[in-house]
Amino acid sequence: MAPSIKDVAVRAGVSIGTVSNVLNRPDKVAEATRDQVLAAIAELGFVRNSSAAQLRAGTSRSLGLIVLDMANPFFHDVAKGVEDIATELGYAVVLCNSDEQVTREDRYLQVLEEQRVRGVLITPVEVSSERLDALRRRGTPTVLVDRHDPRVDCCSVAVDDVAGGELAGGHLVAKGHRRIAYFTGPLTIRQCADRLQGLRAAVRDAGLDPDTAVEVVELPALKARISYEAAREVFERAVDVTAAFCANDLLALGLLRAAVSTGRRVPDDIAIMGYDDIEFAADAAVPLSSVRQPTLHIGRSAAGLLVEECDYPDTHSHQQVMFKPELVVREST
Amino acid sequence: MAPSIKDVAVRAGVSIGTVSNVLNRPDKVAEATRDQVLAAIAELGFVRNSSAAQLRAGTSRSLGLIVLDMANPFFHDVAKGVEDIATELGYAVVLCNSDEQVTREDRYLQVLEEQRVRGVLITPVEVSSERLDALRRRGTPTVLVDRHDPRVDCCSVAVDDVAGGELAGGHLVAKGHRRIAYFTGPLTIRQCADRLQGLRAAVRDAGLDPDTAVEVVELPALKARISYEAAREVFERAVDVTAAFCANDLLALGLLRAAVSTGRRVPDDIAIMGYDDIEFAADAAVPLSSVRQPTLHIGRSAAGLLVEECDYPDTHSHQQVMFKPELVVREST
DNA sequence: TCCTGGCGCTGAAACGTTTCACCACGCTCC
DNA sequence: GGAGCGTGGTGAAACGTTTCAGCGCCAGGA
Repeated sequence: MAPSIKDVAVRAGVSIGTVSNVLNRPDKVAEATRDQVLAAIAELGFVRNSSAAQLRAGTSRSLGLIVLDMANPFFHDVAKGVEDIATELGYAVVLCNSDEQVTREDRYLQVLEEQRVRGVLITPVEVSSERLDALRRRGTPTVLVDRHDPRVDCCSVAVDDVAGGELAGGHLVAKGHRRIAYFTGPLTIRQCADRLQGLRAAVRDAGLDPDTAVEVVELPALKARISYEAAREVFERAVDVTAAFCANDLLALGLLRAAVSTGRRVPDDIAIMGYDDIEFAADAAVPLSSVRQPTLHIGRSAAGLLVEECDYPDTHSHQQVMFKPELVVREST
Repeated sequence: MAPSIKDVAVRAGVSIGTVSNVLNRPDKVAEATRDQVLAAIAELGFVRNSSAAQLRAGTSRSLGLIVLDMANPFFHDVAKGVEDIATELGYAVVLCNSDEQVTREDRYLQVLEEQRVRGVLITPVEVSSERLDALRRRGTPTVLVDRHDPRVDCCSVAVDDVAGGELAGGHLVAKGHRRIAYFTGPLTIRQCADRLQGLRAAVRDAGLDPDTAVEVVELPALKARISYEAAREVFERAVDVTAAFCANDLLALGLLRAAVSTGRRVPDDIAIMGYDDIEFAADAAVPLSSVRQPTLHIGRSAAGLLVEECDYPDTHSHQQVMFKPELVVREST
């Protein structure tokens, strides 16, 4: 068995309480004693048992973060932001990947609650989760990431997708485009629908009729392969669009590939805009214009709100933070 | 405070031990009693305190996984493989991202040891880590991922990079290329050096002189932007290479961008090969030939070895697993 | 001289589980 | 009808910490 605080106490010739003090409040212990204890710790290779510590303390200094998909750079950056702030404020982060499966999300929520994490940051797979509601009911602070639920009273951090669509649309219109294709995933996904709404608003603001100026190409998934195939088909039909706005950089990359493989010049024959500004957007064959979301800030902000709620539950009031995305213009437009 | 097993016992009118049995060995308790207890649990919203459970049990059913960089698809897939197998075998996984920083790695090792994880999977930042050695010395099983350390006796899972280089080189030579550029990161990185060694071996096997047939372009980092700039420079010098093998898909993408932007046709003017077969390789403007590493299998295999060592420490014997990479031919060669 | 207060340390209780020896009961079998 | 046994349940000990009341000691003020 691993040595316990007791073994250290015996070896250093002090009481258990003193060892604990050395560990947690070193300044409360006389220097000579402290050195003895530290020597004993080093000799025995003692490592504190955090289960015991947490059991006794009744509360932990850790937060749970459940993301939809760690492969997605968006969530990766959010996680980084969360970790930064949490570490800074003295909290540890337990990172979980629900992979968009409700069962996995539920399992992780259960584990986190059993571990008595202090709070949870989550992008839920579905709009409402019984387990999540229960967790909240039992008093664990919760922050929604990239979501907002008007039903429940809690903090949330999201990005304004309508504004993002407007940004992209405004840019394309300003470049003189009058017929714009919108490549998108299922419009049941809020983000896809919001960005379309923004695009239409921008077109309308320019005095055009959204119904004729915007051609929606709805695809079954946000994958490059799918937009590649769809784009070739659209090109066949010799449509008169001069620009395409994609709900996602992956779709844009697929579109770019279709353009290159059919000999179209970008942006002269067709301008292409993506969304998310993933790492590869800047390094694509033709560097991609895109809409950047402040992912790091989302994570930092969410973690900040959660820690505030954990540390000062009395003075805390719930907030719905909404970030504005940013236009990134490169060679593809 | 959250309700404890004791509150449940009182409410259900049974003893504490019985509640514990319902939780851990439901078949050992009569159905009527079990139902009463379950009802009490539901009414009180009881959630087991895993700190207490683990403290008493003395050991946990969880593994630690420390990766270098979660943004890297390689590690993301490895993590997925680890999670799959661990879950299947009844272990939970604590995911940690060292971000290539020794201090972060050390901190996570400390936390994992305090949590008394059963075993650790790690890709260490540096070849030797005092903290890691100490962990092993104290009896925590350890598996090295994508590394091998001849100094210490433990399991490891890696990929044969020399074989990968040979695969790529052999393919390019077979396509008739006689002058091949090797775009690489610092050759102090073992993977980069091994792949070069494989490339040279393939060239030699084809009866060519590696010193004249292979032109090494060593770059300071494995980033697309850097290879883009380097490639433009190389193109300026009107070098006679007809193919380029890149130590990394990112470098290959940068090279592809340089080719496209200078009007070169791929693969007719220059053939390009990457390494890693990241998701974007298949969807690049010209789909990229690459060398695929069996990432999922690496994770699964590593987790399998670790769990075996944890569950059967007596019969377990350490193994060094070496996977072979696989050639993926697409349009860029 | 006595009192006060601060410092440094001790010892024991408490946190919420799991486990295990033990008990009560009813049944079967000679 | 008693021995033996299986079933279902009890109660207390133990896990390794943290915390806190309290104790002995010494310095300084009255």
